[in-house]
Amino acid sequence: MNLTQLAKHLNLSTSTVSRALNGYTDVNPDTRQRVIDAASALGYQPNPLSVRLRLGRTGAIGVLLTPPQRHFADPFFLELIQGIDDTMQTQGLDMLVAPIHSGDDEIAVFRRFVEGRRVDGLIFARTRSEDDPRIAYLQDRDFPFATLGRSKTRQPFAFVDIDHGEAGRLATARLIALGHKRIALISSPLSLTYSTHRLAGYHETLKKAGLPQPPDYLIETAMDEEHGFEAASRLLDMPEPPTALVCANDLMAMGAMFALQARGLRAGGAVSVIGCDDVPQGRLIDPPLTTISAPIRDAGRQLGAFLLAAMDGGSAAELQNVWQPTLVARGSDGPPQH
Amino acid sequence: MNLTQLAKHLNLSTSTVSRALNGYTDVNPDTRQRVIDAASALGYQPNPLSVRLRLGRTGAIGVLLTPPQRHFADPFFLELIQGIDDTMQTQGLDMLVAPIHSGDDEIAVFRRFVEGRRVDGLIFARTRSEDDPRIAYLQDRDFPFATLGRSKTRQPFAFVDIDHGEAGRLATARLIALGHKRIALISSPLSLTYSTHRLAGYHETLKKAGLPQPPDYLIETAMDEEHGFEAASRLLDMPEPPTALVCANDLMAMGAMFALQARGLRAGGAVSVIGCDDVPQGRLIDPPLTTISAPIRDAGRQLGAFLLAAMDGGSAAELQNVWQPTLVARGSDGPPQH
DNA sequence: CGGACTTCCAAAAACGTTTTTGATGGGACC
DNA sequence: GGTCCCATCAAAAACGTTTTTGGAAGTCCG
Repeated sequence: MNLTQLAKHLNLSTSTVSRALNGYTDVNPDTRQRVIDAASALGYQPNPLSVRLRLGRTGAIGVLLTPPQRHFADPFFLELIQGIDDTMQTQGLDMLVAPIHSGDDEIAVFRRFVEGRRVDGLIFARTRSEDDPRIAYLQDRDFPFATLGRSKTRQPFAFVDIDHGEAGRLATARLIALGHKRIALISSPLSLTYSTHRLAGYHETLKKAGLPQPPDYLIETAMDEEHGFEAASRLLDMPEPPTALVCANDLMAMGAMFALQARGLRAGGAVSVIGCDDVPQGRLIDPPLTTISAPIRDAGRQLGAFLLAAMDGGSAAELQNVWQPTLVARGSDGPPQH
Repeated sequence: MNLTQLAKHLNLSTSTVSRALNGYTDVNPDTRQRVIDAASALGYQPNPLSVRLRLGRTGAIGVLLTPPQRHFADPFFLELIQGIDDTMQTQGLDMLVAPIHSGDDEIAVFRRFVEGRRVDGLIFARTRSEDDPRIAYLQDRDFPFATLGRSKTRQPFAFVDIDHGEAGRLATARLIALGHKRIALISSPLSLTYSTHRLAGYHETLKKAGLPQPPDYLIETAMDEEHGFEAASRLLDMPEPPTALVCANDLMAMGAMFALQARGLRAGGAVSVIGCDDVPQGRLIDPPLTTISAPIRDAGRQLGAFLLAAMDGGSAAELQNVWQPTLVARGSDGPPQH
């Protein structure tokens, strides 16, 4: 059942039927009703392929995911996807998802989507602090996009971010309040924007409290359990080890707790550990993980809305927002032991 | 740069250019080369919108996800998505992803995709044992699909599955070998096909060993940590509690371990716990979780291939495969204590 | 009563392909 | 020299919409 058949059935022209359905004013109300009734009676649905060709829009947006090394298991992405989909649903847009594997040529994937005209807009996460080639590529061709995370660029672009500076402050301040004086940071790669913000919040809070910041108390490493384990091991084996560890995400924090266990220590006792992300498993480990929680799904929803606005020609400078994280106190931190 | 412009530039007709590019035989080899050179020189890429309309294919498949209750955090889905995308990439097909939330009208989402002609084929997981309305709906309209999981239907359909019967046997046999005699099963809802298989494997193995199967050693509950916790609590508080718990997935197993901790017990000591899924976090908890691992990404890859075959009119009866799980022995199980 | 203006609808173009059908010319063959 | 065939390309239809343009009635007004 297509428009032509429907028109024939109604003894109308296709143009009239189309305009009746699409709410144009130059069609008699009676006629319009007749069309609408017939359309729903015959189960007419416009063929999206035709509409897309005619309108020159794909009716879809792309979400490009960059999974960490081996396991693509970061629940973070699922929540993000869900949030984005929430807003796309309301607009009837499809959401294309494509994982970019670490071996792949990143820009090639972007080209496939942009130059292959497969989507009307793009979303991606984990922006780099400066010279993010993905942003440069998209800005060069004026292709609408929005990111989760900021980046230093000439031209503004649409983004949503979590205030990771605040996350760093929250975690560090919490540990200081508990009485810790030797606080280390196990950071994700500093090429990622959010790592630098986290680091800044950590430094700032330590400085304000007049606490030392020995350079070897900062370890930059990959964001998975193994590297968290290894980084914590190194810190704990120092002649003057820290009494508290701020970790860039929960996976790394769990790795750190594992390193504690291997030394017969317990998080929250001899050494405190704070993570970031609030993955569901954090509650179940022993002791349950104190962490920083951020409203990823809400952020994803807004990210979708920002992308839509950008596709509509909205001013990028106004499509920017930062969400505040909160501290979720559980059991992996506590006062230092003497 | 479209086909018409390219043709004009070459002083050829659009049909010749098209046929040259698409490998038809009735075009002079020299001409073909000329066309190919010009196309790559001018960066011509066929407009997918036009191709799709002309061919009547959307060039996309849909993956419909049914996240559990609150958190959409099951890494299982990410691995599955990744596997499916692996094969779609090779065919140049797009992958649409849509989460179906628990409040939504499930079939309505299917209708939107099928009757709205947004995709050429559909994939979904977590099939129900019998009368799965999604399968009925799709079979009724002859719409190509493939599922992760089996279901009892009149007509065969394409599926990939994990041998959950074997998973149940592996876990149960392992515990029996360790010397356990009172083994309970914390099951996911038995409306799901795979739960019934798991249960069958459990029963079968117990029976073969001549061990008792008290009905209250079987608890059917939702597949998250809280319900795992609650189910384990109930079992442990029985007058004659089990000494081993087989859990339907790792999340539930972690919940069960939490229940042990709350009673001052330790998994692998007084009570053994075995999970299923092999989520990354399982390695990090204390003790690390003994679990059943299944090649989800491989299964996803094959699922994609099966869907493509089904879309090509392949016989559903031949598009069926079951993958074998393996046991990953870690620390959450051990001989019973007396 | 004639012109201008509305109201409503139809015709046709356009989006960019693929594929069917048809045309042209040259060579082979008798 | 005519017929047939093969190789090569062009023309045109088709996919199903949306939108522009235009036209036929009807209405209003001078």
